[in-house]
Amino acid sequence: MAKYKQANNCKTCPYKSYSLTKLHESDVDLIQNSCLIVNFKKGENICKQGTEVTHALYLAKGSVKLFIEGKNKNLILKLVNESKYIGLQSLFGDRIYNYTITALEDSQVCMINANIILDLAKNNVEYLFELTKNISDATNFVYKKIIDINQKQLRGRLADVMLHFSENVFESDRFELKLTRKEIAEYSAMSMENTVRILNEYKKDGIIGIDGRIFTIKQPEILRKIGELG
Amino acid sequence: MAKYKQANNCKTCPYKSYSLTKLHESDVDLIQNSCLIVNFKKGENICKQGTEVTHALYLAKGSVKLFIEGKNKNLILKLVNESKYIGLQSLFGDRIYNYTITALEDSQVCMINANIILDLAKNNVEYLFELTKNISDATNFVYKKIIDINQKQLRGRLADVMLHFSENVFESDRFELKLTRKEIAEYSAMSMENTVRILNEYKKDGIIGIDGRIFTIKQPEILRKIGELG
DNA sequence: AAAAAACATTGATATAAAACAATGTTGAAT
DNA sequence: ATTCAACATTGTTTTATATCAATGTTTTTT
Repeated sequence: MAKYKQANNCKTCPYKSYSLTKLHESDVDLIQNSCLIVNFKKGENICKQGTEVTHALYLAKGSVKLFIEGKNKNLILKLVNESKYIGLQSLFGDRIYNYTITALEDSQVCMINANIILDLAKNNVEYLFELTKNISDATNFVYKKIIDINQKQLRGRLADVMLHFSENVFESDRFELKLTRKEIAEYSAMSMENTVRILNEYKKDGIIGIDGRIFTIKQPEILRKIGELG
Repeated sequence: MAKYKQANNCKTCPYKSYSLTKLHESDVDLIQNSCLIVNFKKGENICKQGTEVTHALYLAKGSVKLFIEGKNKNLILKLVNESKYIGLQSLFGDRIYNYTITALEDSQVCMINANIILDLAKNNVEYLFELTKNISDATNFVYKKIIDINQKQLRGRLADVMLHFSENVFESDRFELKLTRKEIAEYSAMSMENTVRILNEYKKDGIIGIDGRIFTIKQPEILRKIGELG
């Protein structure tokens, strides 16, 4: 799989989680001692749908996609960039991953023994509270996604997705998407061909700019309108 | 809206939540003193999408549907029967309901001031842990739903839904569904006409029995196969 | 540098599912 | 008891979207 090394200083790590501020120093040490920093190459699986949850996964550096594997096609639920936990809710639920996470670029993941995180959570309510907020937000995000898939049609969905990338994921009107057209399709729950078609439609209409995988949102208001109309 | 009364004994209440066993007696008193038992008539909204979360909602008696309101149609995410919290994750996230909950029959809901539950959770990690498990399970459930909508077609989806009612919601091969055909459609993410058509197809093929709103699962294995094939 | 593989594009065709329409049935209200 | 409204059913038509197909363009591999 990948090279790994022992974490050596979580307290001063520039990529550390906000939730660590809720822990005692000795608890951070506990995490640090259990924490393996694993390097994943682009395309490698960080966790696999259907397998047991043995570690909490914290994406220190890089970016990943989290997706559900179906029979014929996948559904990408979200992209996650550095300094975020990935897939927390699997820790508290049935302890089986119901999604796969794959690196979109070379990434560093801190893997912390699941029981250590659970023990800390059981003994530090502020810490658990942070994690719970995290999980709740993830749930709310999926609620938005499900209604998008169920209620909007292709153009509206893709408009929403492009806006979401720009405003929430990259926070810029110009961004490089580390996704193939097929993956944009899997994120938007549509076929690859239609994704290409509609993106180029938007380009022709001057709503977005496309240069390979670099996208520019030129008329966000129009995209927003398309998204609202469905 | 509805008649209400002050709760008078949560400790001996036959419908009480398992999570109460994690609390001290004095904390249960705190909940009890804040707890209003509200009677909702069939069809009444218990909470409304887009409004602020001011109370934790515990369904003591009755049954409800939890659904996302869209522009043209709704999507029912789940049915909940008595002795369950409804909509916990909204308490820890952005404190806005992103769904509406409506009574399917006359129901009793315990409404407890949200801040009291949050304070208890912040001071009792075992209690919070129970709530977090609850939220995680809800998230995992939505993951299954989203993949169903995205990947299966009508027949597979409806087969899954009927099995789910039988095995998870009512735990019987014969059950009375408190839903109109339109609501079954909203639960299965399809049109009402196709819901009727396919249900009657299954009936004609001897896979299920239909008598008004009473359904009998006659050949669960066949339903399961249809669901698996998608 | 050449070959192969993965990715992107565009048009034509097929199809699953929604929308429309018409009619029957049940249940609630007066 | 009668009327009205909500609910259920069935057939027909339309449409959004996937699938198929052909070709061009990058990347990666050797």
